[in-house]
Amino acid sequence: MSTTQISDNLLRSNYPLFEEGLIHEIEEAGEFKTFKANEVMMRKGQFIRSTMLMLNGLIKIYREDDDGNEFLMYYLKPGEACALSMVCAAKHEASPIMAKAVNETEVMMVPVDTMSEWMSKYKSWYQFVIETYRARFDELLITLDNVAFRSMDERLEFYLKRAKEAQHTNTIEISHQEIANELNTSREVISRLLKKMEQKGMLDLHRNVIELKNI
Amino acid sequence: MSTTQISDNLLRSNYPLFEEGLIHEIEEAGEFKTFKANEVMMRKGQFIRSTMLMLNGLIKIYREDDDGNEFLMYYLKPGEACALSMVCAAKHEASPIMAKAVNETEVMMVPVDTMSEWMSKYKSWYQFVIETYRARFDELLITLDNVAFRSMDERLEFYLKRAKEAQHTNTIEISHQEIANELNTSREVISRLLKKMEQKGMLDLHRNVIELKNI
DNA sequence: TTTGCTTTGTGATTTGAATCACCCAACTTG
DNA sequence: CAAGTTGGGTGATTCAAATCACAAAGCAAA
Repeated sequence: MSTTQISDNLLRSNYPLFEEGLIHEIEEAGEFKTFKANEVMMRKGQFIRSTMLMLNGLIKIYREDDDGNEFLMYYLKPGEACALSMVCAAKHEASPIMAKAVNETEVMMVPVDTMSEWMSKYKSWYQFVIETYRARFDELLITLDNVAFRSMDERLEFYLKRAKEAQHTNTIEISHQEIANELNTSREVISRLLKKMEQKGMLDLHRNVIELKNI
Repeated sequence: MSTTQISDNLLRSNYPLFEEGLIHEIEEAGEFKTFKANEVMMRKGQFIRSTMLMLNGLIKIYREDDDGNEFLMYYLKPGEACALSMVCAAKHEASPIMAKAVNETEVMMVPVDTMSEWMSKYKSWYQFVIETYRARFDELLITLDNVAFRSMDERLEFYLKRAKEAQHTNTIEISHQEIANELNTSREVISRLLKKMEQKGMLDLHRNVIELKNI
């Protein structure tokens, strides 16, 4: 099967509401692209000329500040797109976020001019863009709630739940240090909290692996 | 001058990029509405059937959690619209936020069905919607940065700067308790930090009033 | 299997912020 | 103007989280 056929299948299965004509246009205008696991797909400050439609894999979207602090905002999965890249592409602005592939990830890159054409041409595209904005706003608000209102143990539990859900597995491969970075705290705090959760029987700890049980 | 003439003037001056036809349609479909200072314009959980185009005044947009905690996300001023209400109206979802008028505020309420029609009909409307999303995302990210990365004194300083800018004045009328609520901390913390800032000559404190000097 | 790096565990200490306790000052309402 | 109400000041204490300090375990490569 050719690459074109593969991406055609992925487009149709992940974006079932797109009209036939829109699918064709995406295939014509878009560029199929692959990222390796852990590859940084987009850096903060980078200029964006296109948006990405997720076909396969999983992405983490991070916020970074100027001092090198980072934290996880949300995941993107197949059938979704990055609202921020849409918006920044449309306004020719630098990216305010960093995107990193969790697994091997395939996307369709769509140039911005084409995107705005489709808004008036395809009802399903308009609906998709609106839904993308809504979903990202929602996730961002949930992240904000957590940072603003919740204590570290609650935030860690939410973090693990989200990881489990996004990765469809109870086996999370990650170091305590990385979790600390993504929650913008220190490694010791995470280690201690995880230990407590292990003692409560919520999970099992191994080197670089957290096995979720009752989360 | 009639109400219609007033709102026509406000629309044209605050939304100079809107085409003539669009202005007419807004006037036909929209509803002119006034809110008193401190009036809650929209509650969390409320269902939204229209979005608001700001004509006059100033609005604060808050996030609330289920335990009654609140905090300030950003201000809305004339020429702007609430991205969240756009998105929620389009998806017939409950509002995730609370909006409160700072001063007497005039808005044009625009029903959602009309909005999506205009997307394809008026280029300027499409541009406006995109810009609205971009601006709100940006502000939300800045708020998130502050909560996630900054300490209380930095956050308070940013809070005052933003208030000064939004209200075009160095005289902020607000109690320490209200600031504490909007930053989701306690009154004592704010009082102490303000006192320190007064000692540094950054501001003067009076009952219910903060006079900004070197902020 | 020895060496070295990365990851994890854990005590001790410090710190920023929250909470408690209470008083005083400034308005405002009868 | 007296009494009550709301807003503000400030010490003492508690608490969650950050930081420091160091040991041990797990893994990889020489």
